[in-house]
Amino acid sequence: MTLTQLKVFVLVTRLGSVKAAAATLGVSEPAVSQALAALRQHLGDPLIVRAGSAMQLTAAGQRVVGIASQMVSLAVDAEQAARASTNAPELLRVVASSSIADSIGPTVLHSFTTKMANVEINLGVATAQQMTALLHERLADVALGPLPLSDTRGLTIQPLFRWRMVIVGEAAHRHAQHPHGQEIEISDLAHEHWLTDPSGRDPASVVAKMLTRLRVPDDAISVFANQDAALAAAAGGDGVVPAIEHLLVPDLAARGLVRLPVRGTPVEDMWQAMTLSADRRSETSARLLRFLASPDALMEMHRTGSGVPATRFRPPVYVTIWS
Amino acid sequence: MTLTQLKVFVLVTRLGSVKAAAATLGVSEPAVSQALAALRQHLGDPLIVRAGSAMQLTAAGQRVVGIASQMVSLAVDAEQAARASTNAPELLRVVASSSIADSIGPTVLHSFTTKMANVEINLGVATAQQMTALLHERLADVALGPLPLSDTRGLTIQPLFRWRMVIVGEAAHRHAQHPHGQEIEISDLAHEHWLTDPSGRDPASVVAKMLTRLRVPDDAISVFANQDAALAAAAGGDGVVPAIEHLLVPDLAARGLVRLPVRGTPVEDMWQAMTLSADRRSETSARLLRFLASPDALMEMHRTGSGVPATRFRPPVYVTIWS
DNA sequence: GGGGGCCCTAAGCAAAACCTTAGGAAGGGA
DNA sequence: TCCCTTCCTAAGGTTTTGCTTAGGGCCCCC
Repeated sequence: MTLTQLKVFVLVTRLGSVKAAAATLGVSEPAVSQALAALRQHLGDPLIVRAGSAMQLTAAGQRVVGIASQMVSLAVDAEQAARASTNAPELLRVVASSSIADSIGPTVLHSFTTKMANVEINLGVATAQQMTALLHERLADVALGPLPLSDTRGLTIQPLFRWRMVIVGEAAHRHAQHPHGQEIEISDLAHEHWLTDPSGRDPASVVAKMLTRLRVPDDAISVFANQDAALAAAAGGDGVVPAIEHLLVPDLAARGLVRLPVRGTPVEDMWQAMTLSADRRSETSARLLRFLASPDALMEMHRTGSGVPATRFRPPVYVTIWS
Repeated sequence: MTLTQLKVFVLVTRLGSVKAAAATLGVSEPAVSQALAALRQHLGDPLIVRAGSAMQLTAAGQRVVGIASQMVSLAVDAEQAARASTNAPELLRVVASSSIADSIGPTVLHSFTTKMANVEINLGVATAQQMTALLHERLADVALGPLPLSDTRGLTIQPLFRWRMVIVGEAAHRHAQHPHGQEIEISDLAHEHWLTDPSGRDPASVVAKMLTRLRVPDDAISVFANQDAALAAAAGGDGVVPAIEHLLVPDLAARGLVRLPVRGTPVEDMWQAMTLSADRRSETSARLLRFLASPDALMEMHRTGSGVPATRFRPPVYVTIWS
């Protein structure tokens, strides 16, 4: 019985799927399955079994998962306690949607570290569903992204940033030629090829909701490492991109791109900042949330054009920022 | 950070020594030292340092040890929870002094398993100091042995068995020749060679206390695997043995041994049964203590001459008994 | 100032953990 | 019924644990 195995079990339980747990941990699916198998053998019980499309805890599984969750949480406490006692920087683990991690995330978090002495921030990427699981299991302290579709009980959610989604294509795009002031229907784009950053795969994101509504088939969607890469591909005529308006104001034309005049766009959306409920989060997490709601932070997020470029380590870890 | 490392750290802290922790875990001293080194490096703090003859927790160590203790305890809970939910026998981990583990322990514990369905008992050997540490860290459920010298706060202690220590030597021993009714002084035996079972090394035992009072040097004490082996050596004229009176009633003479007429013997002593305080022990532990206080159990212990022979696995584990 | 006890590191080894890719089994849905 | 998703096992690799014996350093105490 190792802490890794317990963490795996807890995540599988919360996410309801081996596959999702593997994605969250950034490992292959058999790696998770095997850790689970080892724990099952050690405890002499299947713990969690398939029940139709979902997974269901056995009697033993129900008892063990609570204990395992506590142990994972205590492991985090131990590391934080050691850091706190040695004047090492406190570690704040932030997860964000791919869009945020590539745009406003690094900048605004770096700004926070300059205001707070002795804090180290670890920024990772996750979907909305993963965010809720990571927060609950204390594997992340703060999450930044769209409002999750799943149950948000036990979480504190605060508005982070209001942004507008626009549709962008190459300047030579046929839909870019419409007479001035005349809009096209979104349904006209249902058979386009769509290029997105990984957030487009997160069912909770506005982009994914739109693609689902348009019934765009999977093979007509290409996922790029970040929005910049998707825009570069669009400039080459590979398709259209759902993009964040304020990020491309400066150099849309210079890249051979135009905003397509789609009716209903820009689409307004709000990104959220999330932590555990007030009594179960750390003081520093609370402080980050307060900072994110401040005018300084808001200005910073609007000003952002080119954040610190995110270096991809193993997912979900992007980049470490420290003060 | 592994559970093994945390267990090591907790035991070193409670026992105040790397060496004692190694003995308790039944591994070499470098094994413990290395586990500690790994944890130290991982947490970036020495955690516990030598301060003269004792060891002292650092600030980080103080914070971490409490968390580590909880984690070790929860790991035990997880295993028990899994067992309970699968109708697997509940595991009761009993530690006892070497004398008890070799004599009344196996018999009386086996008797308990026949009365309680679905219980598995694991019997190990430990010194009194180790017993208190193992109970507190929930690495043992019940301890049987002499009254510990160390702090017993947080423990429930109940009389187990009143026994009498006698001194035995070969029939041809010079002190065996005294006229009938005439006693010899214990101090006359200060320069004898003493043969004991491992309990003789436990400072809390009556035997060790006596040897200390007599100032018997270490090299005049031979420790045997069990009392039977010590008696066999004594029959060969190798020395004298502090022995448990009621165990040798049947065949003292047949083995060429006699009880030496030492003034003040037999020495009365009481073995104790110990658990965590009532609200922190398992129901089965409490039930075992009640059984041990019952007339049935008392009779069993007096009747015992040849218990189930203890097979030595790796210390402190002797033998497993199940129902 | 020399022993001796205690802790630590070094070196070497076996076992377990942990990861991957490849492919088989079981269930739900078109 | 077939397909597709999801989970599992198999095989093979590297890394980490965890243990041993051997030996060096430090501190207390005689």
